[in-house]
Amino acid sequence: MATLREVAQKAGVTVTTVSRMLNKPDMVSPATCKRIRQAMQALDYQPNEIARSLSKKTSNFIGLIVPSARNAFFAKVIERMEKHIAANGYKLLLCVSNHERKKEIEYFSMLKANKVAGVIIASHTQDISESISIDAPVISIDRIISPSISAVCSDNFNGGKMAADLLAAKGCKRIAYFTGGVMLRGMSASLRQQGFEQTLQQYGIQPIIQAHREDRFISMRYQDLIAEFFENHGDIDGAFCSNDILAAEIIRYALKRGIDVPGQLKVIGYDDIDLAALYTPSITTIHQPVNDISRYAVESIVHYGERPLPASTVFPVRLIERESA
Amino acid sequence: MATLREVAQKAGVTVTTVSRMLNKPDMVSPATCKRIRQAMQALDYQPNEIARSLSKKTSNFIGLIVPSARNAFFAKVIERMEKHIAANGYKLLLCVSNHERKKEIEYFSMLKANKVAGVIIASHTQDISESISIDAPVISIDRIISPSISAVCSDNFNGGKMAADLLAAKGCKRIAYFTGGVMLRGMSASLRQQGFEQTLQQYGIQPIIQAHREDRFISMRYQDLIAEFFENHGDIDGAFCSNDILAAEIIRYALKRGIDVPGQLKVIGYDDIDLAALYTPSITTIHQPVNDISRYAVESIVHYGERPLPASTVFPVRLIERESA
DNA sequence: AAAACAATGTCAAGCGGTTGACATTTCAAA
DNA sequence: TTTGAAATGTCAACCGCTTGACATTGTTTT
Repeated sequence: MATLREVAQKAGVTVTTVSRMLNKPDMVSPATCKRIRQAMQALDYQPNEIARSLSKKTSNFIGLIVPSARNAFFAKVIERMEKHIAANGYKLLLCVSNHERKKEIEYFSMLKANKVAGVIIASHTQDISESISIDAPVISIDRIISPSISAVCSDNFNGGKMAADLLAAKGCKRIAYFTGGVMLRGMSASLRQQGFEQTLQQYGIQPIIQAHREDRFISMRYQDLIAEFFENHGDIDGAFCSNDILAAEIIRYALKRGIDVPGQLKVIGYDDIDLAALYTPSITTIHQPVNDISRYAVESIVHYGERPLPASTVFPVRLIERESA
Repeated sequence: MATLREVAQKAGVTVTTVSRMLNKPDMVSPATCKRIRQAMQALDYQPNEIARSLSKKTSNFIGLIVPSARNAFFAKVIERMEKHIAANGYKLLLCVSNHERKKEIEYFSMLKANKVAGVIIASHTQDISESISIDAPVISIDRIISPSISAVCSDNFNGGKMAADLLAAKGCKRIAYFTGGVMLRGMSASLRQQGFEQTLQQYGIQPIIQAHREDRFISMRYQDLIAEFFENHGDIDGAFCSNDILAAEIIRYALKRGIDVPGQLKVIGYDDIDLAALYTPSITTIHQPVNDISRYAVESIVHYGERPLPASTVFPVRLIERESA
C-alpha cells in the first residue's frame, strides 16, 4: 500500500502539500491538485484512515448502541442511521446491548477507546450518563435517559392521543393498553401512555393498562400472557399496543379465538414496521419518524460544535389507518 | 485521557513493560502486573485503540456488508454477526449496500482504508473479487460470489428438496415456486430451485416457476404481481417461496380471496424469520442456520492464518412445520 | 562460584498523516 | 519597479503504542 510520502515523491511535491490537498483543498492550486491526483491514481493510493484518526485525535466512526438488531423497529433505525452516517462520510460502528446496562457501558468505553466522533444510543437505561465519560457528543434516541444527554424523540404523547381519538371515534368503549415491559420503559413510553389515558378520559373511558414485567416478556410467551389477559377481560373492543409486534400477537390471538378484527376488536399498533402492512388484517398504527430522528441525530454529531445541542428535539408522529382498526 | 507513558511513570516502570503486559502478558511478573494495573485504574487509563491499530497495521474491526439492514433476514444476520464479533473482542463496522455494486466496492475500499481484520459480505454481485484488493480475509455468506472468495452457506439444494417433499407428501399436485428477483439471485437461489424442481420431478410434478424481474420486485408491489399470477394459475394447491416475506404476501393474497391456507393452498416459506411464527396462519418454512453461518464466518476471520480457509462451507437447514402447510 | 535464566530496563525507530512556523518563489496589481 | 498575496517548500515534532536489540539485575541451578 502506497503512503503519502510516496505519492508526494511521485507528484514531485512535499508531503505537506499532499496532506494539505487532502485536508484544506482550497489551499492548493488546481494544477498541483491534478498532478497529485494522478500520482495517487498511479499508485492506487488510499489514505490510511487509522493514521489520520490518530493524528486528528478523532475518527469518523459514529457508534450506535441499540438493544437489538433483530427487532424490526431497531432494524429500521439501524438502516436509517447507516444511510445518514454514510451520506455524511462517516462509518457506523454497531453495538447491540441486548438491554444490558453492563454491555452498554462496556460498549461506551470501547467507543471511547476508538475515538468515535459521537455516539447515538437507544437505551432504556436511565442515568447512564454517570457511568460514562466521553468527550464526544452523545445523543439518545426515542427516550430521554438523562438530563445531560441530548435526546431526539418522536411525539409520544400525541401518538397516544391519536390512538385514543381513533378508538373513541370508532365507538370502542372497553379499551386496553398493552405495553411490553423492557422494550418500552422510560419517558417516551410513559408519555405515550399518558397521552392515551388522558385523552380517553376526556371521552369518559378508563382504559385497562396491561404492562408486563420485563422478565415475563423476555421469555417471549406472548400468546400465553395474552390468553391470561383475555380470561379476565374477554369483553374488550379496542386495544392499543406499544408496538406492532404486540399488536400482531393480539390479532393472532383474536383470530384463533374467532374474534373478528376489526369487527369485534379494534387493534392499533405503534412504530409502523414493515410487518404492519403485511399482516392480515393489516395493522393500523402510529408511524414513528425514524428517518427524521436518524437524520437529526447523525447531523447533530456531524455538526457538533457548530451549533449548540438542544436538550431534546421531538418530531411528529402520524396515524396510519389500515385494516385492524 | 491518560497515556501509556503516564501509566508507566506512575507504576514506576517503563513503557515497554506496560506495553508488554498488554500484549504478551506472560512476559511480565504478576507483581509488576498488579502495580501496573493499579496505576491504570488510578489514571482511568484506556489504551488508545487507534494508536494500537496504526502500530499493528491492523484493527480489530470486522466489516459486514449487507444489502439491507431492515429486511428481517439480514436483521437476523446482523444480530448474530454482532454477537460473535463482540464475543471475540472485535467490533462491527456495518455497511448497507442496498444491492448496489458501486456501493459495495466503495465500502470495500473504505474498509481497506480502515485496516479491518476482515470483511464478511452478503452480496448478489458476482465477480466482485476483481474489483477489490484487500490483504485481509474476505468471507462471502449465503452465496458463492467468486471462486477466490471463501463462502459459507446453508444447504440450499436440500432446502428446496425438503419443501418439495413436504408439499408432495401433503398431496399437492399443482405447485408453484416464487422467487424474488434481486434478493435471491446467484448460486444459492438456483441451488434451492434446483433441489425443489428435481425433487418434484421425481414425484412426477412439474412446478410453475415464477421469478420476477428485479425492477418489478424492487417496486414492492407484491400484491399486484401475485394477483397477476393467480389470474393465470388460480388452481395451484401448493406454493414454495424463496423467502418468508413472499410467503406472507401470498398467504395475505389468498386470505383476501377467500382461499383457505393450508386447506386449499399450502405455502412454504424460506429463512424462518420471526414473522413466520407470528403470522396467522403461522408459516411453515425452511430454517436457515444464521447463527452457525455467522459464528463460522466470524471465527474464520478471527483465526485467519491459523488454518486454511475452505473454498466453501455449508451448514444444514431444517424444516419447521407450522400452520401454512 | 560459575552459569543460566527470568524479569525489566534502555533506547529509539517505526506506523502514516497532520500541522505550525517560516522561508521561498511566482505572478499580478499598484 | 515595488509590493503583496498566493502557492509551495522545508523541517520537524507529534498522535500513542509497538517492538527489536541489548544491557542489567537478581535469583536459581549445578
